[in-house]
Amino acid sequence: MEVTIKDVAKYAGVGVGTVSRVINNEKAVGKETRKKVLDAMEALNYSRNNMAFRLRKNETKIIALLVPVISHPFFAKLAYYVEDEASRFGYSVILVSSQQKVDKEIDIITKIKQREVDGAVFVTHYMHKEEELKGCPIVSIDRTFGERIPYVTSDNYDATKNAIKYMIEHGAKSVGFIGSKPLVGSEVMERERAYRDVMAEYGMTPHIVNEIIQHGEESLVVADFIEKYKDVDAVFVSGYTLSQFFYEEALSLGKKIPEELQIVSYDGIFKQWGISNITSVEQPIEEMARQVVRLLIKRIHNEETCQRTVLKTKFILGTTTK
Amino acid sequence: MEVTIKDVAKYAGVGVGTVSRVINNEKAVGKETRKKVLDAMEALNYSRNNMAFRLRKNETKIIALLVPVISHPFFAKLAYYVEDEASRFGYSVILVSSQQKVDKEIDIITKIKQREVDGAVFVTHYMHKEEELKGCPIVSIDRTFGERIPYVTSDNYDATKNAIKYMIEHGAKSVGFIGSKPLVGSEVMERERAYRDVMAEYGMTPHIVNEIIQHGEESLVVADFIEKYKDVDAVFVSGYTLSQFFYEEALSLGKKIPEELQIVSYDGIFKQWGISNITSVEQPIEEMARQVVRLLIKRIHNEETCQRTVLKTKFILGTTTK
DNA sequence: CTGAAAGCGCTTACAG
DNA sequence: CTGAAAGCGCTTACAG
Repeated sequence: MEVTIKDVAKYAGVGVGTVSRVINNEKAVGKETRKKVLDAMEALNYSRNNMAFRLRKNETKIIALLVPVISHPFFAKLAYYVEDEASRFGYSVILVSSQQKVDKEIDIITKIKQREVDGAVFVTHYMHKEEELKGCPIVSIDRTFGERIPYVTSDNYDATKNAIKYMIEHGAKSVGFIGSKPLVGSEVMERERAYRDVMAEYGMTPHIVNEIIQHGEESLVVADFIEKYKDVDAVFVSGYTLSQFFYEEALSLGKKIPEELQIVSYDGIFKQWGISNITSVEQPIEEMARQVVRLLIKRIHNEETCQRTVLKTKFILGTTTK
Repeated sequence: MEVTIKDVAKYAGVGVGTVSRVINNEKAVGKETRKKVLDAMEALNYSRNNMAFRLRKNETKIIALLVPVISHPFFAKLAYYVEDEASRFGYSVILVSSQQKVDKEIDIITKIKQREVDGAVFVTHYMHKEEELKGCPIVSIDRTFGERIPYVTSDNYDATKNAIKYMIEHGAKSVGFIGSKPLVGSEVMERERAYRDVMAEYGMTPHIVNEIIQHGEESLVVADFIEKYKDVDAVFVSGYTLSQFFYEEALSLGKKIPEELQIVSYDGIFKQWGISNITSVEQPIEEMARQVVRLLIKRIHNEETCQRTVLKTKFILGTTTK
């Protein structure tokens, strides 16, 4: 059916090896011969079968990107840059939304082992036995499980500290912390630590809710928080989606922002969609994406990589702080 | 290095064919033998190499999804459901953002020909010579190029008509139409036709801007429109991103919405991000995604498909209409 | 029920 | 510079 290298060889009157050589642009081919082969390829409308090619080379040139859910702006943006960077190195990217299911993570590990993809970047947060991952090129964002998974992250600790200090310097008397806690070890936990440290430094009482929040429960948790800590006049919100919920809930509960309540969130992604204008610590999504891809490609080729790459965030003033 | 079917066969003391049969769960294997093989696989920690498998089967079990840009909520949502549906049929999806570059579309066609993917769904709008696509399993959303590309779309004509009539019935005296025109034949063009027909029906003068709008030019085009058609008191906005721009520009130009200016847009996607609350014709993204995937899989297997699938939209009242 | 062999479409030493 | 052959890791008639 499809035209193969054999057909081209026969048509051009040469051996298949020769055809292969001109396809791969090796120089060791006579000018005459090359032309004959090229003509044959043209005439037969030949395209190389990359399944065969890759079987020989033992590489798929595909990486997987696992995010919690692609329809979230943060991950969508990340996916955009991951794909862009990957394509520069000749890789395609398979996208999978974990949808809070651990199976999806396991699926990908299986895909690596079955040579469907060369490696994966995990932005999800599930548990794994170390041994399962042995020899699998995997990199991650934020999460710190095990010693063998390199990851890129942002300066969670410093950025949080600065953001909270900013609110205090602008009049906050009592500041709270609300976050959606990741399931496994993650740099994200540094935010709570930074918060506690600032509270200690200023002799203030910490008011914290930092738990695993299921999708759909956000409003509830947020309302509880606001209810419980009535005298809090500044809040640091940690979590991709949480800040939007917090902002809206606070408004609907009649809080004046920022007069009665200042808000800073980690991840200013929403601004780009014009959704709101929350003062936020903005992660360098593009840079994170590009770095993580390059990290993965190095891992695939068994090159040395840093275990931890920290990128700088930006503090972006919105309308939710004084 | 990696353990192959051969190793398993040797370890179990059987032929490779037999191993293959138990991997593929064929019944024609003795109970004893099966167990021996299973044990060997376990002991050797065998995983099938799917590159080889797929070369034999001549299918990649991968489809490509080409969208203008994945970081846009509409496409992100679409991607989410495309991936979900594809995975139900055992397919992975490679994501690519065309970024307004025609090359990306050609890249994918090449990938199909080179057997890197089994087929593709195109949500982009570029030109192609018919012949290039010959034999390539491709399906599309909205666009109508050629006879050979099946597509799914929404009831553009009817929905637009109804939306415009709604505004007229609610007091609109002069209604305008602003749209971002697609590059190639697309069902999206039906919206302008519907608009013109309603105008004719009510004896109203059409005020139309429907052109190819470059990314970044939206605000300008919108401002021009509002400037030019000062007496327009209702507008139908066509285009994924345009409505948001229109809404904000109108506000910043001091228009009272909906008192002085009613707005209806095609695609209510933004609501889900809480961005705004524009009255809109909402496309059934999930259903479109699932249908388009099933269409593609049929095409891949050379089954008969409808050329055109039309899905119903919903008219969602927001705060931009009376 | 099972093994030996051919073949999927490529690449790559090995000779010449 | 070039061809014949082996091999990547699988599946699948073909015999038995």
